[in-house]
Amino acid sequence: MGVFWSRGYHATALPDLLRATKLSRGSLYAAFGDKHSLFLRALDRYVADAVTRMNVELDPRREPVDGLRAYLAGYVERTSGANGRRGCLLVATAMELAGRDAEVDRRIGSFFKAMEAKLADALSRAKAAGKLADGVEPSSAARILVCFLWGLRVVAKTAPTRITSQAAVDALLDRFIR
Amino acid sequence: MGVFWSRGYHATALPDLLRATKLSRGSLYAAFGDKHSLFLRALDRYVADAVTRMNVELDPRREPVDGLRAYLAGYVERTSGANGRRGCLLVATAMELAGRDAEVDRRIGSFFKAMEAKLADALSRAKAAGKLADGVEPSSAARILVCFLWGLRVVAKTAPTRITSQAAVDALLDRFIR
DNA sequence: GGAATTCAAGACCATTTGGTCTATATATCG
DNA sequence: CGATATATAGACCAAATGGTCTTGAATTCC
Repeated sequence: MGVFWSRGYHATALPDLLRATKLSRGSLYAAFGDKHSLFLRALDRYVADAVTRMNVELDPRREPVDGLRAYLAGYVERTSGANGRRGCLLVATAMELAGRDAEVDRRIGSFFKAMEAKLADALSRAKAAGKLADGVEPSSAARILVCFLWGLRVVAKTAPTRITSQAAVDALLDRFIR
Repeated sequence: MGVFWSRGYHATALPDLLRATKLSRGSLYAAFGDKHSLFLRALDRYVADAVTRMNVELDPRREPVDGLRAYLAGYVERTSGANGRRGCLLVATAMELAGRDAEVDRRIGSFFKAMEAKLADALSRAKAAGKLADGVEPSSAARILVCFLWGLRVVAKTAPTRITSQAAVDALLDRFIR
């Protein structure tokens, strides 16, 4: 996963994969069959990790505003310094392969939907608790957050400075939370 | 430019470029010297276009809120349908090449700074005119907008639906503008 | 200990990559 | 027209691509 993550699909060559998996050419093809299949496996793992994080931090039993804050804090962490410069396999894949690879499309699309739904859910629980600012609608706020967070990952490729990311996150949340 | 735009750097092969430029192999190398140099030229043109748009719509002599609305409307347009699916050369390049290509880094970084500055400027003019909601700080709002817009371009690769983009833009602006 | 299985190393393959060069045609210009 | 410059098509190149196959060494199992 790591090597696709740091280089992207096209830029990752077989030798990179051999080095990363410590497998021989033969074994790699026996185990995964294909560069493309291997990539899909990597993507699946990456998505699964992201989903896990989401489920933990945006857990319905948790206080929603805390959860939101924690979830966003994770993004700040992952967009700072070396983490930030490394980028995000999902965003990179979306830009590189979306619309040209149906398998990829499905994965990206479904994660994106899940993320938006989880955020909307947390926001609407927050709203029910009277924690949202007036006029904030959970569903559109969720979509704004999704865009914002993915954009953060893009910006972080060239400017991964924690303090400004943190400030932006705080300022945005300030607009939503009472 | 178009071919890099729709496919990305690595995925664009010489034959694609020949077809796109209608040049022969020899002439292409005589004129541009390099795939990499040609790519940089394309990127420069793309950036120049983006800067021009920015300067028109966020022109200091223009009413700032209108300018902001117009500028964001342009993004909605460019992230809808086929336009959206095509993606954004800047975002794609950031994800694909940033941190591995100094020339690219410089261009992306400087455009990003310029965009943030222009937005911050428009926002602070809006603030001076009393058009901003309480507690909105132009500089952090500008950064939020940058992230949001770039994220929109990512999301639009798989879900380029105009109405939801428009709704998200409106909802976000609603949080900033009185 | 010997047979069977697994796996690593790397030779090998066709294709494609970015890039150069030559021969030929087409303009340009005096 | 004839000479010169220009640009074309495409042969050609070395290197790298994704992918297969053979060989030989470990390991496993009986």
